[in-house]
Amino acid sequence: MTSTDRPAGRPTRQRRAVAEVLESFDDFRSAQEIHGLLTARGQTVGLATVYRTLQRLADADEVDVLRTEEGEAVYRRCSPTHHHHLVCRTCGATVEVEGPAVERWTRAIADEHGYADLSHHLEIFGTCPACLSG
Amino acid sequence: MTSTDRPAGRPTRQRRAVAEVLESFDDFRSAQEIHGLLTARGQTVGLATVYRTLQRLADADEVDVLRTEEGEAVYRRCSPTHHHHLVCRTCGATVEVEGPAVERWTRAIADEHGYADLSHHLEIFGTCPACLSG
DNA sequence: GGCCCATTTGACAATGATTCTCATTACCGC
DNA sequence: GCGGTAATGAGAATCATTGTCAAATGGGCC
Ligand SMILES: [Zn+2]
Ligand SMILES: [Zn+2]
Ligand SMILES: [Zn+2]
Ligand SMILES: [Zn+2]
Repeated sequence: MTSTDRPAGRPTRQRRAVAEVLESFDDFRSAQEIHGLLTARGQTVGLATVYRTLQRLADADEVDVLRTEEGEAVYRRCSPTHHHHLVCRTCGATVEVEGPAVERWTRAIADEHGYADLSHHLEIFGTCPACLSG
Repeated sequence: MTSTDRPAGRPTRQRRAVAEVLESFDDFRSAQEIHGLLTARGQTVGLATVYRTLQRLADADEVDVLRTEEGEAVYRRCSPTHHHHLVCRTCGATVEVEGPAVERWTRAIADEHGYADLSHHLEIFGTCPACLSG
């Protein structure tokens, strides 16, 4: 019973469409890009609805959100478990990573300074093998 | 010779004022807030200039920038050496932290996936001792 | 000091992502 | 099917940030 009992909400055509398109890429995309993908697929979904749906999914931890250097929010369907991201600075290719080492480290550091009720954000940026050889 | 030879630029009244006000707080503040602080101090500096100056400082790694949950950029005068932040979610109190453990971990993970040319962002959020007892 | 000029500034417009509004529409249980 | 509520969409509104461009200014030089 980790989190199955959510307010649910109605499974509308638009929400299904967004959920589906989220499966079609594995890097981070902006709301506008996602809206574009939907349109390209012939799915008609209002931009505002795309924004609303993505926020709902983010609140439910069903997508991860992060901010580009320019401050734009980008979204990605991710594992439900805690993890971080290794992102290609060039093509966006993303790998989910995890490890007890960082988790331990952040907790230790925070304890040391008396901070409680912790959370953390960590992303690693680099150039992926494909872009390196390209 | 790590990086002392920068284009420099002119030490104008406005740039000095921004540099000074950056010393007056140790949490992260938005460009608009910083502009407000300047105005409060009686220093007249145009908002656009505040933005430009902060960007210049950020480019020169003399201030750290991060994004709030809402996407707003916030700035802070920081140590010139690589470090991360432990930030109070309630009052913003910020501690600079560092440790070889994470650095090692991120490098190992990236190597493992063949990513090169690395960098990373890591912030820890929590409630500081002061806010806990408050 | 005073002059020359590239740099910097500031007022204001422009941009662009995101959110709000509100009339219309689509689920869902009965 | 009906009714009522939750959801949608078109467009306006918001708001941080950036662009524009004429006016001001710092520095080097005589
Ligand atoms: Zn993720
Ligand atoms: Zn790549
Ligand atoms: Zn605090
Ligand atoms: Zn680090």
